[in-house]
Amino acid sequence: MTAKSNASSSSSPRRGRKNDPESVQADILAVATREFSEKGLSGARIDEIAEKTRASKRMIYYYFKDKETLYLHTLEAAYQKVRLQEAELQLNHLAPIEALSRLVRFTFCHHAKNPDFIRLVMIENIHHGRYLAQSKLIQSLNAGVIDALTNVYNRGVEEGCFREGLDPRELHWLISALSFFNVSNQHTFSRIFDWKQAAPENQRKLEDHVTDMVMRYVVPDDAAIAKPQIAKPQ
Amino acid sequence: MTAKSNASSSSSPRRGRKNDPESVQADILAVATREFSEKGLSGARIDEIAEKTRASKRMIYYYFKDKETLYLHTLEAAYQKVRLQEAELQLNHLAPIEALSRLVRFTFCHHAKNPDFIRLVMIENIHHGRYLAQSKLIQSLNAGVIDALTNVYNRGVEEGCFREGLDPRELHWLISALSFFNVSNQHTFSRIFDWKQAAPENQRKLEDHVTDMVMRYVVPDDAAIAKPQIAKPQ
DNA sequence: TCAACAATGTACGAAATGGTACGTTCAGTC
DNA sequence: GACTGAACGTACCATTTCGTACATTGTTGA
Repeated sequence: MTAKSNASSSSSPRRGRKNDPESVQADILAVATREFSEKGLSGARIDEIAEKTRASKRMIYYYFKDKETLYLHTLEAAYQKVRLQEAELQLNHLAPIEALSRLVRFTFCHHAKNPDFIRLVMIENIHHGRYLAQSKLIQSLNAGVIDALTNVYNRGVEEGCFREGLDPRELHWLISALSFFNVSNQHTFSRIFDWKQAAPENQRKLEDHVTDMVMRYVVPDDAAIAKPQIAKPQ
Repeated sequence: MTAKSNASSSSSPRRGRKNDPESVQADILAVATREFSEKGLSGARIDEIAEKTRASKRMIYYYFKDKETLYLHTLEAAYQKVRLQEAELQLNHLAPIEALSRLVRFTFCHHAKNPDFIRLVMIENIHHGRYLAQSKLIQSLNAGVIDALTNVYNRGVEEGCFREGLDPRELHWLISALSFFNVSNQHTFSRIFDWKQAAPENQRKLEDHVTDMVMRYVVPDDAAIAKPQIAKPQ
């Protein structure tokens, strides 16, 4: 479902084979992603993952060695998927203001649409990022995000539509915080304040507020804040 | 440590008694808080909690019935402690701008100083807020936060230093998001972007940025943004 | 002082759970 | 067609882990 390899049963050059290791691995990974993101590393059960897979428990250990190793692969796959989607975003041809607001909206919507990923990151934080630290893959994936933002920000400063002195990494932190929290704390916030945060109209409001907040933050102190300037693409 | 009842061994009216149920319960709760916040509901082990308590496992079930019930009590105690601290904050005698910036800084610092609480809330969100929903206590605790903010905001609008049309609940959402994320995602963010987020100087920067961001968000569109206006108390 | 109940210790049970031993089938190669 | 190594199934083991039965001690009120 998540990452069905193109070398799977039907389209494989090796026709008529019954053994289909790539597809089995992908299937295990997809099920594991759901289970781990739903119940956490300690809460997920290998037996349950095995049942929901068309493979057997034996296969999980055959391909992934450990429960912890399986979890790590899950985490890596999730990050890869995210970065792949992010890479599709083309910001260079847009004016800085449009580019930034588009980036914010993209991040917000992307997180909202991928709660599994968010939950895995939450879980990883519960584990103090211990597994992420082991992964060279994930470390290498993330330079691009900051680069893109740095590019947009610098262009904005040059053109005078962004104020100077901000750190792109900290800007990314702010955007991430707002977009992440929207998913990560939806349940407690909704319940405590009796507010249907997940309702489409409230999600739309929050998306606007978050975008607005970031834009107001980067705009120069003396600039007139013109709301219609802030693009709402997609 | 967390909630040592005032009816404990030394100050109790019942002198010389060896049985000390209140203190035993408080001790269990304190240890449980550490364990659950560190490892989650499924990751924490009753046996381990028992070992770290001066009571025995038998006592845990005697006073708290279940693992899940113990977890719920832990969560309730954590929320109670937080709301107690929040109540100490006196904002009414301050000008709106000072009051709001003080509230933001307080929230930011408070979360930073209470990672156990943040982690419990993260864990509760992993469980879809299922346990929080069972607790009438927690539901009743939280009206005050919004009330205080509403008060400050309305005063600010009247005095013309805040713009109209903002929802205090959404404002609270924004403040919470930034303060929460600072703790909840510290590990993954630090590791991925190779940035010592927990370092005091970076924490100070983030506190400033978060406060600045909120203030810029509420200030009227035509207002000159004067940084020194933003108070930095404590 | 003694019954009655609260508080506590010890040992154990039953189910769940991560992981493996062992055997079988499949697919390509000579 | 026999051989080989990868892919897979079944049954099982050892340990962990939540929870409890049972016995014992402390405390209070009549």
